[in-house]
Amino acid sequence: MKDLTKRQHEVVLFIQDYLAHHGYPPTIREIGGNFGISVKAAFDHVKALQRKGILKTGESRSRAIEIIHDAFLPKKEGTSVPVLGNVAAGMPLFAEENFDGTLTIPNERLKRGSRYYALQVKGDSMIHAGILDGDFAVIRYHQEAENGDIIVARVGDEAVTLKRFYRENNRIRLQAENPEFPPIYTQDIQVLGILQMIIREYV
Amino acid sequence: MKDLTKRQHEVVLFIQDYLAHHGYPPTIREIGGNFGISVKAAFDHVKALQRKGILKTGESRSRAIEIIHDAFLPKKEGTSVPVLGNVAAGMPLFAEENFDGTLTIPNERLKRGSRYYALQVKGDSMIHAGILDGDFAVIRYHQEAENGDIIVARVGDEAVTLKRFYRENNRIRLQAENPEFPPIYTQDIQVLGILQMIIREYV
DNA sequence: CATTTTACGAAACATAGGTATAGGTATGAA
DNA sequence: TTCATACCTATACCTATGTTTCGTAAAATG
Repeated sequence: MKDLTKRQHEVVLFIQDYLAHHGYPPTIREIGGNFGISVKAAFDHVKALQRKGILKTGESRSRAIEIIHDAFLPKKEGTSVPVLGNVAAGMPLFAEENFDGTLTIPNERLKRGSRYYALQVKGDSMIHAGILDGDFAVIRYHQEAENGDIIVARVGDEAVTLKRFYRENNRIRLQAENPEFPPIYTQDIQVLGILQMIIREYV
Repeated sequence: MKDLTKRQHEVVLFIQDYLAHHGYPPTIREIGGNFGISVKAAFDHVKALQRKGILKTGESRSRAIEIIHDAFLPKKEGTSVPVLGNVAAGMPLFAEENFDGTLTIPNERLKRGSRYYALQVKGDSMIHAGILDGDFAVIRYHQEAENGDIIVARVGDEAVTLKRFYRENNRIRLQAENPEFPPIYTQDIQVLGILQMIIREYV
């Protein structure tokens, strides 16, 4: 982003502060009042900040200042996703019994409208992709995968597994990231989601 | 609180939703428009919600609806930690310029009273510990380390680095998790924190 | 050195949007 | 039955607030 001038920075800080205290943004006049400057001066600052991509204002809408630049956005809360057992133990998944607490995810990164869940990884089959035993895998529920995606899939009737997905001529290859685990070739799979995030905790 | 009617509840939900999407509250007319009712009808609902202690509105101030009742306030389940540049680029760290946004962390896992920050990992030196280039490392600020901890340290005057910590007879060994990187032996280090969590995002 | 950007003021303009008046129906309690 | 509240329409009022016009002056930029 273009750099802000001192004054412009002060204005953003005021807007943030006002927002935090009131739950809604200030008017142009309130901004001006705060700095003891004219309406026009305040208006100019807001427009400048808008040009620089910090704010967005509704055209002719009152009190419609929206901070859009990440660095000035208020800290957002997280979204809770259910932890549904683990991959490897396989089995029910999505069954109620299989509920294992929740995990809060920074929701800046999550797409609205998608369903997410988490699984705890068991085993070393993805170790070369930096996915270790015990890691939490945050999965976006989705039925289709593209080559190279790391996905959660049900293979046949039993196992639920986390592998890299490749569609080949007339079969699907599920590739582990560990030479000790041979690829699985199959047609009978159901994609249960795509890996979005890995969260690992150290003691 | 007095119970809300179905309609009133819908109105609060709409206001919450609007707020989440725009960063500022709706006008009375926008509320009315959403439900296909008249301005006055919407106005009445807002006033009713105000009487019941859910909202507060500025007298004659446009778009000045503030949700004040706890149950309808957005709940924050995460803690924001600042992302302070990356490990490898090294350098100031903790300097203001070095601010790179925030990351929200599930606060179930964080100890109260500790200070946390995050760094983005650069390079492959910890690849065998499942820490990849680009991962976010959440660090608990702490000045002492124990053998085997993965820590952030400043070595000498320059480099800030993420390594495994071992105290040996009369020196300290900072061990990478990649055979291509030889261990660093030194006495002149400052521990800047202990790795608590790794967060990796896929696309 | 010319030009653009920043920073500000006074006043006027246009309208978005809070508020009020004057109604209506429906429900449930006193 | 009467009163209160929820819920609604339609129209009007009025002022808070975004925007523009016409200026000045300094600082940054090329």
